This record gives sequence, structure tokens and C-alpha cells, in this order.
Amino acid sequence: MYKYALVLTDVAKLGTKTFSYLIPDSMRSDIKIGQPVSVPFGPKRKIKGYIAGFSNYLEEGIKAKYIDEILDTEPLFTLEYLKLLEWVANYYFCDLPTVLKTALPQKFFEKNVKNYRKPRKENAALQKNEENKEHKLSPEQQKVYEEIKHVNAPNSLLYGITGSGKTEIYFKLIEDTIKEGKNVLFMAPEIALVSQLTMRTIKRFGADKVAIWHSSISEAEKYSVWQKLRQNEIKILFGARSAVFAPIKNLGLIIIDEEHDTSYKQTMPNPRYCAKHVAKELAKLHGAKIISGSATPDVESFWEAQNTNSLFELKNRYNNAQLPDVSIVDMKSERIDGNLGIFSRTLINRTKETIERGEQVIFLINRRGFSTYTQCMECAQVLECKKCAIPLIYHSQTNSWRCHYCGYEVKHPKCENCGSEELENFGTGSQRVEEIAKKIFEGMSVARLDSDSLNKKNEHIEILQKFQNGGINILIGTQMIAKGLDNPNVTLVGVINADLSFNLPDYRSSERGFSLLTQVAGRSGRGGHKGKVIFQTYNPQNLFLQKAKEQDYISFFEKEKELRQEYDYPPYSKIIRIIISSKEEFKAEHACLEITTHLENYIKKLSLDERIIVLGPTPCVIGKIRGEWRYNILIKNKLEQKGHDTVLGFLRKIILPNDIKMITDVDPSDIL
DNA sequence: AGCACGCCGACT
DNA sequence: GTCGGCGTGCTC
Repeated sequence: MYKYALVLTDVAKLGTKTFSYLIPDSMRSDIKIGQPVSVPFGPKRKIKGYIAGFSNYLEEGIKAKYIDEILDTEPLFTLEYLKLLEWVANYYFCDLPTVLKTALPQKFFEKNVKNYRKPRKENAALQKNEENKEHKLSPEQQKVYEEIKHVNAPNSLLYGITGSGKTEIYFKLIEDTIKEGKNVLFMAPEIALVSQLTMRTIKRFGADKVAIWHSSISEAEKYSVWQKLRQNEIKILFGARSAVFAPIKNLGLIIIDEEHDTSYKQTMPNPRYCAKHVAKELAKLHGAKIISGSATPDVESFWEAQNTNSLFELKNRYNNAQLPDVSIVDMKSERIDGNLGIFSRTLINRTKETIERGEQVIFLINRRGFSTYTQCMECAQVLECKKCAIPLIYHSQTNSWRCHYCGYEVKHPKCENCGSEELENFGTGSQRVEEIAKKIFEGMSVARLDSDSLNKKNEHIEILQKFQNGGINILIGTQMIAKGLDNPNVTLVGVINADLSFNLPDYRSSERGFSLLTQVAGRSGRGGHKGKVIFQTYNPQNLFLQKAKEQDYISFFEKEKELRQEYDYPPYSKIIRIIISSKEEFKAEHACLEITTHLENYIKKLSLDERIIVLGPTPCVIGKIRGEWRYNILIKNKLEQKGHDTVLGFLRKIILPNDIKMITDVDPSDIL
């Protein structure tokens, strides 16, 4: 019997600390990990906390108080669950309360601590099993399914070209898992895809014991799902990245669809976790299997799958549909011939022909807004956000200039340098493409879909539905439309500026560019008719653009692998990025330099400097955000866990003045 | 986060 | 001389 309980308080900013409280004799037999308790805190406060462990020892100089009350005898989470969250906190360098806040429904943190198990009315019953016909796998699908089924590796990667029918294989595996009496977690990178998959699954298996979990689900709903999961009332949980934290019982299978997608990594607030990585830990806890799938896998995932014999491949499109023909149009020669517009003659003609045949067209433009920058015509100064070191983007809908980072907006800007109002918009954003397309393709129905068209609640869905029903001839969109859109009537995809995707100063920009272009190309020709894809470019010799044209992932991978190895990038190292920021530029720079020097010495002393490479300090590519100047250090760790522990151990000792901030991003998705 | 303690300006 | 400003620091 333990004397003390370790209580995790839900008071913010308390760090990783748990507080030790004496357990009153009356509670000793009931108390369990995961129970919410009320404890005295400070001179006159009582706060809520959760039991996170037990101990018989007390640190010196601390006098323990007694736990006040157990608020609910039923624990909210298990010890295993807590271990998973602790792993996240340790690996991603943040504190446990922060992880808890991300993982548990907000309702658990409400001040009013009573009434945990309010009975909730059932949600409007989802429609049941409509069709119950046989779902036959193609011989290729069947073969891959059986291979995956019998492989011993805990994580398998299903690499299958766009339209090859990965989902049918998932379904088959889900069926088997449920037959074994185990439950399934099915993740997709974003909410729209989660909904699509859920619908498809419900049609197939019925709505019984299916639930959804992502950031747009209401807190009340999350709470209700949480309770059902704990009662083992859910068989399949669909969700975006935050669903890895759902307390699924008896988990047998985790599916990670579109596994290349960077949305699996949380970039913004702590914990900056990657759901794919957390899923591996989760799977270990349950002895569950993971199946990840993509047409353009993450280079690291593919590498790992190759090296662990857990790679499975679908080489053909389902129903013998063919991959589209991809061609590259050189916009430089288009200019030489006197066409200064954003559409090449080829793209214009193909578009008209396609629509005349009654088929549909997609234009991809990887930039929202009207233009990409605005310049002073007197002194050539580019209009920038005062708080962020990035150009302001003109938006024609609101007739204003906006910062895509901090949301700052001006209606009547003047040149920062000379005060002139003679400003001109350069470059191409989705709104400009829309405006020009409406002129060129007069009489055809043109619509735009990007995150700016999400303002009105259902506009997004309405546009998509209209497009699916054939009511829109040409759909213009940002990368949003490259994901999952399955319209068999689309036979032409035009990429307005294919270079944009490759030009970011980031080690993964080739991967992202290749993946975006391949994914969007995959939207073309999914039905009976062969599709066509046109990449417009000013840089037709770009190697990765060529690979995207060939739609040859393997060859892309081989080339990219060489580059990664040469420069010690993942998968040949793991990256930890440290961002130091401050309102004063010199403070950020100075602190960053100091940390770099100390870190380098520390690593040298341990004789690890061959295997842990410290780069920096350098100003971040985006040098200022919301008035904070940013410097960064990049650490390439070739020692796996040991290197990771060494670096984080060092970072834990750093204490900074409070006008200087430090962000640690483990396995960053970008380094901008 | 709260709520204390603490050390400097305008009031009965 | 005291009431109160919110800066910093601690809470098992």
C-alpha cells in the first residue's frame, strides 16, 4: 500500500511536475490511476487533478497534504494510456499537462468537476447498410491482401498508385480484425477525407459501433465518444491525427491512409507530435498492426518499409483504368512566341476540347489569394507584413492585402520605403487564375476552391457537390483539391505553375512537390476515359518535375535517397530543430549563438560530434513572425534514441530570460 | 492559473 | 504615516 499519490494538476504552466499527496485511509482501497481528484493547492484553493502514480517517498522539504476527494471512481484513463502520453511528452520535449490537454476532451478540464457521466442522447442514427453486395478484390489486390495478412512485421506500407484500390484492401483487413473481436483505428490526414471514408465504410459495414474523432467534432460529442470507447462500444474509430489519443480498447489494427501527408504532424502548438509516430507506440501497447498507405509514400516510410521487408505494392489501377498521360509545357518558349498569359495555348485548347466532350477539368494553383507579392512602382520595395517577414498578399474578394501568417489586413497600403501609393500586384494566386479563366473560358462554369472559400459554412461542400454532379466545368483550387477527390468525369488536370512546389528552401520540398504533382495528376482519368495532365513550368529540365511527369515514384525515391544520404538528412538522421525567438533581433541571435556553442561543446565532450551534427545558428527562412525575430539551430542526430536523449537532456537544462522563447521541434515537417 | 508577498506613489 | 499599483514566485 502506497503512502502518497502523485497528482497531475490541470493548472497550466506547472511543468512536468506531479504533486505528492497523502492518501487518506478511507480512500486507500478505491484509489486508482486516472481518477479525477480534488486536492488542496496553496493557502485557500481546491483544484482538480488526476492520479498519475503512487509512491512511498517524498522529496526533502516538502510537506504533503491530504487528498480531498475522489471525484469519480471510474478512471478516465489507464496506466498504459498515461505511459503513451508520457512517451509523447518525452519524445516531443514538452510537459505532460500540455499533452493531456491535447489528448483529453476539454470537458475533463472544466472547473465544475461534478457530473461526469451525464447520460447523453444518442446522435441521429446514421443510415444502415444499403448495399450488401459482394466486394471482390482484383487478383492483384487479393494477392497483396494475403501478403499483408501473413507478414510478421508490425508496420506495413501499402504503396499503390493513385486509383489502385487501396481502400478495398483496408476494408478487407478491417473485416478480419472485427471478426477477431478487435477494434480498428482508421486515420486520414484531414477532416474532409475522414468524412468521405466514414460514409463509404458505413455503406459497407453499417453505422453500428462506428465513431468519428477530429478537431471539428463538438466537445460534447468527443466526451460521449470517449465514454463509449472506454466501455468498448466502438468497433471502428475514424479520425484525423488527434484520434491517436482516443482511448480505444482492444485495438487490433491501425490504418494510416495517405500516410505521406504532412498533416499527420502537428506544427503549431505543443505537443508538436506526429500521429504516425505516436501510432507506432500505441500499436506496441496493444500488439496491434499498422497498415499505412499512399501512392507517394513519405521517403522515410518507404525507406523503412524496404529495410524491414514490409513493403507491399499495387501496380495497376482498379478496373484496368490507365494512368493519365502527363506532358510538360515550357512557359519560357510560350513567352518567346508572344503568349504572356498564365495559360499556355496547349492548356487552353485541351481544356476547351475536354469540356466540349462533356468532361471536366481541374486547375491546380498552389497559392491562394490573387497575386504572390505587391511591389512599389517608384522604388521597387515589396509590400511586407510589419510583424512577419513575408509579403502581404492581395485578395480581390475583399480588396485588401493580407498576411498569411498573422492575419494582418490593410485596405489602402502605402510603400513602406517611399510612401508611394503606386503599387502593383505580381505573380499568380488562385483568385487571379479564376478571374482569367472566367474570361478565357467564357460561357463555361468556373469555380474556385481554397481555404478562402471556407468562409461561408457549407460553401466548400456545395462547390464540391456541384462539381461532382457535373454542374461545374472547371474547378480551380489549391492543394486542397489534390487530395482524395474522386470524380471519374475529370479527364484533364492543368498545373498552372508546377515550379512553385519545388522552390522552397527546405530539404523536403522535392518530396512535397513530387507528391503534390503526382497526387493531383491522379485526379485525372479515374473513370473509363484516359486522362491527361499538363504541367506548366519555367524550368522544364527540373529532375523531380521529370520524375513527376513519368509518375515514377521508385525512381524519384532512388534519386531523393541519394541526396538525403549525401547531406545527412532523414532517413539517414533524425532532425531536432530549435527555434529561438525574441522581439529584439539581437537577443534572439545572441541567445541562439550561445546555445549552439554550449551544445557543440557538450557533444564534443561526449565525443559524439561525428554522429550528432549541429548546424547554426541561422536566421529562419521566415525571419520574423508576429513581431518575433526567429533564429534556429538544426541538429542532425545519427544515433537514434541515444542521440535524442543526449540532445533533449542538454535542452532541459537551458533556462532563458522570459523575453526570449525557445521552441523545440522534433522531426519537423519543414524547416522554414 | 490564482493568490500571496513585496517594495514605491497619492491620499484620509 | 497607510492604501493599493501589479511585478515575481510558489503551490505537494
